[in-house]
Amino acid sequence: MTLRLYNTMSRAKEDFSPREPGRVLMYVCGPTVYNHIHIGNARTFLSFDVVRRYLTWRGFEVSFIQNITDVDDKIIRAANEEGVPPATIAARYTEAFLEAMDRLGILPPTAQPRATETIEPMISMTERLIETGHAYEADGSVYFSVRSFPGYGRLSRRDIDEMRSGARVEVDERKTDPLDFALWKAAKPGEPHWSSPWGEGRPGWHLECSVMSEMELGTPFDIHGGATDLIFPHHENELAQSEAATGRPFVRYWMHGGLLQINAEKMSKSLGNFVLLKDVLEQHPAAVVRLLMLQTHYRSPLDFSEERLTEAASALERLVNMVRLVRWACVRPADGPGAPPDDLAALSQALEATRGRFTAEMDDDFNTAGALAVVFGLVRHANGFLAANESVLDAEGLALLDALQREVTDLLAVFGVTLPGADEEPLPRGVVALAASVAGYAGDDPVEAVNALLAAREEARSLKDWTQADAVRVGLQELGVVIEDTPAGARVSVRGD
RNA sequence: GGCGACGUCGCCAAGUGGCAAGGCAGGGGCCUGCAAAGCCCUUAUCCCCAGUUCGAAUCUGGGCGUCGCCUCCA
Repeated sequence: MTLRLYNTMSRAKEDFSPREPGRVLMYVCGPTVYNHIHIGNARTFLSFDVVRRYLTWRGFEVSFIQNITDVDDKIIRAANEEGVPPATIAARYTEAFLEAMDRLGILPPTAQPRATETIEPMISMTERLIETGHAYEADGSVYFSVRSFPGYGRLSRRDIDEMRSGARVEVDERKTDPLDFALWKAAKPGEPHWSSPWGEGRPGWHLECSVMSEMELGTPFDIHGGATDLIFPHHENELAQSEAATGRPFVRYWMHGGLLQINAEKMSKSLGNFVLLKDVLEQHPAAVVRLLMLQTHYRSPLDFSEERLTEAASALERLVNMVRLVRWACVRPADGPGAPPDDLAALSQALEATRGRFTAEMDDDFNTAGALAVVFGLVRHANGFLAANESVLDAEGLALLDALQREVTDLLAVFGVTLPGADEEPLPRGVVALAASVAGYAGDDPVEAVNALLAAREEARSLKDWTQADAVRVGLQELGVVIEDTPAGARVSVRGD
């Protein structure tokens, strides 16, 4: 099977073959640390986290590089507004970013260079570009000459001449051509600055990605990722800089994720409709956020809302419940006569087919929504098998169910989705007091307390004392512990939220 | 004005030529003392029109609608 991915450069799905067999070199543009990241940013990082996880799962060794832009106009502006040094802003939001990524379950990059730690190589690349006639100095700033690079506009499919007429390009008389962009900016008073051959200044935004990717990965590297709003001008400019400086192709596959929207509009600071990732994670587990986002293909726009989070939470419950049901079934003695051979064979076959179908979906340009559907299909099959055969299972049936539960867990791990409650959550302390008042329990152990409560409820039920039986269940429910009656007796589980 | 994307069940959404995945919500049934969970059944010919084709949600043309980029943006 071949992995295919959509390449923005060709606007088509292409067979993927990395520069070096078995190894994938990828670079994803990171954040500018001037504020907490919002969920739109998070979506992009999540999409590429899954790309990276899937490639790894598929057997590639993945080098994953992501920059952190910690010197920039927006940081300086935020610093001025707060009256603190830009470095303070950058440090604060760098830390917040790393923490948020960790909480979302994003795997750390192989390397995560900061712009401020890459100044020297950026100066070197600028010098190279001046030497080769692609850049020029003016008033202590250095600009890239767009006209010097014949392929300019290829990625974003723009025509330089058409752009000049309609576009609102920043007027700057120091530029030879309005479309030229800054490689190096002369420092204004009070701004962060570094020494350079052109005086004190700081790097332009586009430069760091060109420099870091070349340093860490070489050229051409395999996958360059970002959201669609970076295609122009950011990636177009990176491409021009890098190829002009190295004389070599820059990137083999350009991948761009769709934008997240709120109420069918782009999320943006100016519209005031942005939602911070950290605030969402206060309300919902990472798995819910991941499930929500992965139910939509990464290139499609995704409309975000509280309702959709709730729906995703329900979907996650379905996954969690399946694992719990299987776990409950597996702790019972395997002494039944066994499930019908046809049922066993069908389930076994479904299990075997799942991985191939999952892989086929993911191989098709990372179709996480299709792959998720495969997983849900297997879950339904397993639930059906269990519902029909729970009371007759033997060792073979239980082994199959266990294998199935493991497969679901493994496949979800490719999405970075771990099931809360797949491992026993601790019982709340309140059960002890409840057991003391309702079941006459005198000890101090939550597990014993719950057992005492269940025993008391069983006794009440056998006497058809429904009031007493329900008192136990309602009491536990208020503590977040749910009782479910199964063929093997009552079970409890701790439900989050 | 230029470039581009999208329009599939109540909501979300996969699906680029061959009988329309999946999730959420709703209805009916089974199970249950009640419940929870689960299972079964149940709701679409794919914005409209016209073409190409044996056959189209999938290709072409036109129309309507929504959104994005063209300026910092994930």
